[in-house]
Order: sequence, then structure tokens, then C-alpha cells
Amino acid sequence: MDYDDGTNDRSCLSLDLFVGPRPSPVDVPTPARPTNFSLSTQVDSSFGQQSFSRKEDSLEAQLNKVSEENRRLTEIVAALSRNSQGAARRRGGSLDFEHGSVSPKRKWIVDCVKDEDAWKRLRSVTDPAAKTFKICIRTDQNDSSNVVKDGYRWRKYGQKVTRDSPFPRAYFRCSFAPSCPIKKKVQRSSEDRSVLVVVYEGEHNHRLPSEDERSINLNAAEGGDAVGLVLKETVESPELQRLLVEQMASSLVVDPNFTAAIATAIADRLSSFRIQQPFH
DNA sequence: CGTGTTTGACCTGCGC
DNA sequence: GCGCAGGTCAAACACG
Repeated sequence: MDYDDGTNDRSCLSLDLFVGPRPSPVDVPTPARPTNFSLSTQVDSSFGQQSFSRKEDSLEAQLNKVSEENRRLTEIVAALSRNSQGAARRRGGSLDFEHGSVSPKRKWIVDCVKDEDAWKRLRSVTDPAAKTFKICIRTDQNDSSNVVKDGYRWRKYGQKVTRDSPFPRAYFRCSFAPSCPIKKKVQRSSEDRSVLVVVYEGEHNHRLPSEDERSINLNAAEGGDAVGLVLKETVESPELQRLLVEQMASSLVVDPNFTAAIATAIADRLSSFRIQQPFH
């Protein structure tokens, strides 16, 4: 699907990985790409092997660093997307948190809220006074279940067909701690059935279950972890894998440290090459 | 048998 | 007061 802001479903796929609106140059200052620098995709593996291995280690570390930063940004931008909704509406935007619908123009999707710090950040940036917040989660379009597992354990206590959506709304309580006051409402978006709109009301009065406990809970539940599924599919889908790699590569290329490392590696090789094969 | 889901009935708040 | 819609309860049921 093509949207009137020039994006399409394909571009939104990559957008989903980062959660929220496409960062503009103003939002995320990016270093200027060196205009007189180009990197060939074909590299002769016969020279500079040892030197390049060291550089590879360095680059792998860079890649890991970028991956970790990407993960953190995902959580932070998810929280910011909520905070930005007012501005989005003013410019004709997008995610209607009041009615749980998602405009096709833009898609603000949370792909992961799975650790306690992420919950705290979400709360601190969303609506701490009302103690409610709403997120949207992309799931498999063919998955008709309203299962959204976020590390906590939920017990469904009701389901209701509402007026503003053809899809039923499911009501959940936290079953990990019987006295926990938090509630969760899950409803499929009427405009994009692959998106689940999740409303949390209240706060947990206990800690996030440990990894072991979560593992037991998640494995015991039928239908799989919808949030985990999104991440899993993101990694396992060849197209999304490619998009993820492209984005990481893009991040690396605009990183001055990365380009400097590449330049140094190439300079090493060139100097080695000149020594072995002087100009005629 | 324990735990979670389903689903119809009931409760509650709100607008008219 | 009435009707409507959203939210909750609880008995029946399914499942491991």
C-alpha cells in the first residue's frame, strides 16, 4: 500500500523495527556522509588478511554496539511516539489512541516492551497521572488471537464486541500476583487487523517475573508470544532480515568511527599492496 | 485437579 | 426513567 506521505508498506516494515515515526534529519542528526569516499563491495581476500581480521573484530564490535543502541532506541521511541501523538494529530497524523485506530498514513508500532526498565520509561513518558497507556503491536495478520505477552502473566476475564470495531475487545488481569491491580484491554485495530491496540490501566504492584518464570509462563501459553513473535519473525523473515541488515549497514556507513575504521583498513591494504606491487 | 478461557448475564455510568 | 454501551462476574468448559 502506498501512503500519501510517500511511504508505503515496504517502508513501514523497516519503520516498525525502530518504532514510531521515521526520524527526520532534525530529530536524529546524522553525520555527513563523506562524498569523496566510496567502498567497493568486492575485496580481494588475498592481501592484508591479518590486518583486516583485526579490523573485522573492531567492526563486529561496532555492529554489536549499533545493535544494542538500536534496541534501546526502540524502547525509547515507543514511549516518545505516545508523547508525540498530539503533534501528529495537528499535522494530520496518525495514531488515534482515543479510538484505538491506526491511520494508514503512518504506523506507530511498539515491537517490544519486555523488561522492567522499558516499562518504567514508558510510564514516565506517557501518562503517569492517569496510570494508563496505550501501545500498538504488529502481529501476524492471520493470527486472530488477542494474545499479547509482555513478560507478565495475564488472565482473561471477559470479552466484548464494541461498537467502534468489528473485532472483540478482550479484558485481562495480571494473574502473576493475585492482588495486582493492573488491567489490560486488547483489541485488534479496525483499520489494520494486523495491529493490536493494547491499553494498560494501573500499575503492577510486583516486579517483572524473572527470566525463568517468564520462560515457564511463555512456554506454557498457547498461541505463542505475540510480542516475541513479532521480534522472531522480524529476525526470521528473509525480507525483514535484509531490511534490518540494510538499516544496520546504513547506520554504520554514516558513523564517522566506522568509516574511519574502513578507511584505515583500506589504507593498510593499499600500503601493503604498494609494497608488494610497486607502480610501473 | 489446577489453571485458564469462553460466554451469557449482570452491573454501572452516561446521555437523552 | 429508559436505553445503550462498556466493563465485570461467574458458571461451564477445555486442556495438560
